[in-house]
Amino acid sequence: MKEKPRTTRQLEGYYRRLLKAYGPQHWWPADSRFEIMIGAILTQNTAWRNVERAVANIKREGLMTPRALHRVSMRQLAEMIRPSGYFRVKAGRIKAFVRFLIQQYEGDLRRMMSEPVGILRSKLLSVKGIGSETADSILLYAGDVPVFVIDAYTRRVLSRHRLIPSKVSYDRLQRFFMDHLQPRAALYNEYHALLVKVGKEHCRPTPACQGCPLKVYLNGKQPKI
DNA sequence: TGCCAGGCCGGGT
DNA sequence: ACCCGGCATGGC
Repeated sequence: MKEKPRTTRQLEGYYRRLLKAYGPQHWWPADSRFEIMIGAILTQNTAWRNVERAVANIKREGLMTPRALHRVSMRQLAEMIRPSGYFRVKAGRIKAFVRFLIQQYEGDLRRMMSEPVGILRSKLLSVKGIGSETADSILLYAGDVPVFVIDAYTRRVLSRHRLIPSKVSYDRLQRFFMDHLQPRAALYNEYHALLVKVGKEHCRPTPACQGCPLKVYLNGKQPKI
């Protein structure tokens, strides 16, 4: 048995500490896989509280299905999701996504998730308004596919701790995690949610390191990735 | 009052 | 390959 690389031990240490401090985060909070996908679009650069209002508005009208959102007018959709911000842009993105679902998979999420992951990911990225993070959130949180989701918090936490340089592309940072961790959806799910949690609590633009469960890891080393 | 939040696109270097 | 302006609401 060969020893684990240092980076793997480091990343596992971060995870262990975060899980001990905060416990399971139970992501993604939603009533259905489709709701997760819509939430992934709505939460782009937006506080989750505002997304919850938009989601609630859609569900109150009984429209949280691919076909219902395909039928509804742009005007009504935009009005329902107004609280989540960028509401005209996001209405167009949701429209593009449900059109994609219906044209490619007849609106059947099971058909979508039966595609090979690489193919599906690039198809999602070809939908206007779905970028890397949104595509991977859909794959991981709605589809249980083991892809690691990168976001602003992930970058901030890791670069503050000098685990990564401050400027790294999404794909390289994603590979950094996936090259050093077992490909398990439950692990990636919890890890990303925990990074968001510690980011909100401590790794804000103005750092609040007092009481941060990761404080012990701060050091001057900067591994190449 | 201003800054921030679970990004992405299009156009320009 | 980056870098930038635009998109918008609600909380602190």
